[in-house]
Amino acid sequence: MATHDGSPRYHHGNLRPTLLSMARALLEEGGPAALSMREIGRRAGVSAPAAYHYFNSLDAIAAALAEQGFAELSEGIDAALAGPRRHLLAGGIAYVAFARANPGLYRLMFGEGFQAYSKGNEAIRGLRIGVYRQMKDDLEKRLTPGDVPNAALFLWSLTHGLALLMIDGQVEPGADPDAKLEDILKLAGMGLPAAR
Amino acid sequence: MATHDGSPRYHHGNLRPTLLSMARALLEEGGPAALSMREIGRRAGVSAPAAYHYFNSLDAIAAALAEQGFAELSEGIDAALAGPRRHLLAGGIAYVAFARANPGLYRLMFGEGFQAYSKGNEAIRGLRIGVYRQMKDDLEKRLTPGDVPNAALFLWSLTHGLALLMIDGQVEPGADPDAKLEDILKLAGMGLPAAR
DNA sequence: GCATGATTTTAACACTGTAAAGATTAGATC
DNA sequence: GATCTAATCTTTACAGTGTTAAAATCATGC
Repeated sequence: MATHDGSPRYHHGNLRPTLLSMARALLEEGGPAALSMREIGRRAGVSAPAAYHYFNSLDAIAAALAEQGFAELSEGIDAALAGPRRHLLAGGIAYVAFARANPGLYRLMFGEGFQAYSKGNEAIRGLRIGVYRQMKDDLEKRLTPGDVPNAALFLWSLTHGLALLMIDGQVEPGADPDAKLEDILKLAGMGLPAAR
Repeated sequence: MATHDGSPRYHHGNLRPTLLSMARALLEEGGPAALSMREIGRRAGVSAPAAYHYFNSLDAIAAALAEQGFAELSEGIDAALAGPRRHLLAGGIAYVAFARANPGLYRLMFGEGFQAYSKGNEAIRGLRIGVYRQMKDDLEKRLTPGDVPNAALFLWSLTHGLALLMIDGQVEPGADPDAKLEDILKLAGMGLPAAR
């Protein structure tokens, strides 16, 4: 195509990151099911097979996005735990905040909707385990050692479940979600309220 | 095709339930992404468009399956709560047990992977809310009224998250899953263990 | 026995992921 | 600067998908 002005040239020059960026936009627009090789290429101004120079499959793109997601999630938790006024629930709050800010990406990271994962993508499973390990590492500074594994799984289940329910719109609207989030996480520290 | 022996005739005679049954098998074999109109028809011994006489779309089949799932889940929880030795956690245990027994179906019920849901399928959202209401109804017999909404969301988040982590194979294997499940749910009653 | 309506089929369209083969171009080497 | 090479991208093609439209088949009531 045209080459003299600013219009697209044969060599894109920056295709790989562009593809990932377009894919990520698509992901947040329509969820994991909206990811499409042809649409990603279209948005990058490139024909679909061009993407295959950088990714073996659509699943490979999904895996790369998931990897990004896990890195960002981990950073977010770390930052929350390193900040001032760090308390037991700061990590949980950061966790759910990430999911709410990146719902499509979060679903991709933990969904099975994609072949990559049902086919037993061990890399993704490992990245997920990293989340658990991060929680465990923090709890080890706070609890007696024997309590840590179950406490970590407890916290992970709670935050994971709450994150999904929130991004699925299952938490009654009207209430301030941030306040709700804190209320629920506080229950993790105290346990269910006493019977009447 | 042949009509004199037991081989398939033109009129299947029992197609709608057969389609659902085949779809459900497919769902448990390969997850929600494995659902395919053509494959469902193939397994029912019928051509794909035949299914359109009973369902408007693949999403409609998915929705019907999800409906089945919510009915079964609700029954399971009710049975657990009605049984002897009913305690606070019986419902939670039944909840996770259902998910572990029907992982594909559970993912369909709560996944976004399907257009039906991302397109804002209000029916499904309502069925999900039914789960929350069921938990709330039980807690209302146990807790002081003001505590109920948050306690129910807390319990739902925990069981939902734990169910998904378990069927995604993210809970360290080796340990007995049933024991693990009880351990985690017990923490819901007590709260996190005290700091050391 | 025949017409009607329900049920299912074949054929077709627009879309998808991906493989193969060829065109284009950037950059190194002379 | 010209040429060769390797990287990059395009066109073409294939097999699969969900779905629609039209035609074929059958069960049933009169």
